[in-house]
Amino acid sequence: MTAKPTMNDVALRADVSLGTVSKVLNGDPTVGAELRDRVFDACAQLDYQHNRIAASLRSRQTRTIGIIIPDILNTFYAALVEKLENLASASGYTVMVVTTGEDAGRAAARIEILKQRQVDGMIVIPSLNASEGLEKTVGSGMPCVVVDRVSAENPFPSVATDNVDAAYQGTRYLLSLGHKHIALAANSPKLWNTQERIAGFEQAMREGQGRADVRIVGMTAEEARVSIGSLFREADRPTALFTANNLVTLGAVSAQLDCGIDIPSDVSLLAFDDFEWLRLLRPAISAIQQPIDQIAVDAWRLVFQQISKRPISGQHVRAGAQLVIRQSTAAIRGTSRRVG
Amino acid sequence: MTAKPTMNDVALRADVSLGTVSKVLNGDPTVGAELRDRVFDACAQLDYQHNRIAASLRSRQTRTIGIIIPDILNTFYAALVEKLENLASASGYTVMVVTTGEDAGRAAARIEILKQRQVDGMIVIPSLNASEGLEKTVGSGMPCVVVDRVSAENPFPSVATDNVDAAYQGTRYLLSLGHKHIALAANSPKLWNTQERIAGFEQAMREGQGRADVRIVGMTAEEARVSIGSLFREADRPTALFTANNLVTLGAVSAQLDCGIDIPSDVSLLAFDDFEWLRLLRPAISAIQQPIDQIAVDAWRLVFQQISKRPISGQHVRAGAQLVIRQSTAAIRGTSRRVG
DNA sequence: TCTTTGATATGAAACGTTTCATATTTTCAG
DNA sequence: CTGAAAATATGAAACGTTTCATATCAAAGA
Repeated sequence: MTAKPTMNDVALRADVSLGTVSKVLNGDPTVGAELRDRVFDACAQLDYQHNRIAASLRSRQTRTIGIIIPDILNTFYAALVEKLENLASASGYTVMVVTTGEDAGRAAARIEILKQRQVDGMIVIPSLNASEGLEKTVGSGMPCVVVDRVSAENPFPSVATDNVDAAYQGTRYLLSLGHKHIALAANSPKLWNTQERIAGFEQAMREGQGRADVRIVGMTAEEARVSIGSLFREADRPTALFTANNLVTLGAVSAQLDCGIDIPSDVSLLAFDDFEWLRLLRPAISAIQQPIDQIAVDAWRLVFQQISKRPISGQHVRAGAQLVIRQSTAAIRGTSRRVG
Repeated sequence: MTAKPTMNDVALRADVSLGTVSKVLNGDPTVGAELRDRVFDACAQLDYQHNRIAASLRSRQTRTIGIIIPDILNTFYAALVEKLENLASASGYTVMVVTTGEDAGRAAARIEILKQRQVDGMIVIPSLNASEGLEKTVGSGMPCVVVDRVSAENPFPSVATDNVDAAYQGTRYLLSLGHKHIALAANSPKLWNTQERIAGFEQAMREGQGRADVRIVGMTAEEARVSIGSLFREADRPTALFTANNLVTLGAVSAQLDCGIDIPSDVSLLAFDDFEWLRLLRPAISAIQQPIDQIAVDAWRLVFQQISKRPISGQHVRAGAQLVIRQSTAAIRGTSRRVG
């Protein structure tokens, strides 16, 4: 008998029934101290290893959750996954991470696989174009939380930064520095979070009577670099640039180096999404910091409440962001620019 | 009958046996075209969803692999995971990602869980101090590949950058610029990859008759910032700094800003590990680029060969790195060459 | 015509747990 | 001491697949 020991072997060794072993291993209190010890001893002696696949089949729960994200190299999603993995582990869950590359078809296929694997729940960041069919592909019986990109008619509990307010506050800050002509560089208006950021920006600009300039610069840093490069080269360029997410920021910084633009004396730069490198750039980039930790905590709570069929509190969370002022944003000088 | 349809329901509907349905779904060629079509029709009509948990229990394979990494925020590991997830998915596997935070105990616990979940294989980056017991905790029956941190007595197939050579080449490059006094800032000598990088550095320095200065600066960017800060403030500071991984580079850049050191005129900086932001810094940082894609491909191949019990080719892969020269490394003034 | 062969299809027995109705023992009020 | 209730232990029946030995049937070889 070189095969792996099963619960049955443990039962034989401990001279108790199979059911008793199961109870002990699941911490059922209706088992006496004596038998419990015998079972633990037997487990140790046999080097027994619990088979969670068999357990999952019978109990109909896998203690597994699926995480669907566009791309793990984006620090925002990576940070989210890191935090979620910790939270899940702490509750005895294991995560299955799946990336979509912003491809709706691939997202649907991956979600299908996660369902076949009987995940207990899902935490999903919808891909471009995919938020429509999400209810169909995820299925209404599946505990699910939508994160970051929340559409108006999203049927699932959701968590996201309060994008409208965050963009509004950021824009007001730029206005308060005296900027009148401000551009918002956004990745794609198809994304709900981007729409919200645009809305917040436009509202603040209306109120501040500034000249709003919304530019759609594409989903990748490289596309953004090109688009923002031509923006920088326009004769009548804005005095401040607000980048709507971290990839766009990357493109903006790159474009700035390409064009020999000086920040902040030529253009002030404010980034949506903060991450470590922003404070190491020279000048360090001012940023709107999303509350990633809180988003992760709420996302986990919402999916866990659904899994354990508990009443769900706060179905639609909007977390407040924070403005971190560094060196890339400066008050505009006089009426016309001068480079010091 | 509101419960999910099972294979049995499909069999009833298609008027075939249970075994036949299983065969069809697994692409067994010994089933006739007529029945196959009936089965597919029935699946579609019932909206049948394959239960991979049950399949796994019986077939004793889960088509799941565990990925054990120290930290998903480190872009090196994130890139590895991204690539591995794609490779695995393409072969019908799903990944379970688990982070250790460089904690050997946590690593062991997570590995235990992955074993309980019956993963078919593991790809592991050993945590600090943990490479010793790896064989014990992973178990010798488990298909496993060790990545990035490969100890001398590592019993598993392995893939890593050729660290000795990479560090050697990088150091020779710095020497070729005329630097005599060069520091290597390394995170921890307990890490095998760091040891190798130190070895390559020292060998090149011996050959070049330079003054080698190996500094252990700690595992986090913040620790590195402090250590490198004091290095920069030493009267007799080196003219070139080689940072041994991306976190240390982060600390070095931060320290440089703290101290008002100019790169490259005061100190040349060469980074081990390349990533997007390095080319956006001013000056853009020269770097040793690890062949992440190739590492991932080999890691997947090695674990997959073990899983499918195929002969394993190239048990211990060492992948070559590439030197990317940017602006942070310059010829030393006075001594010899001038860069035009 | 009668085997033999090969191609298909079948059904029952796993896989290793959890669950639940039932059995057994213990406890304790009356 | 008795009977009921509480506490503890048991064993068989799931869970939904895959697998494998066997059955069926048509075609082919003798």
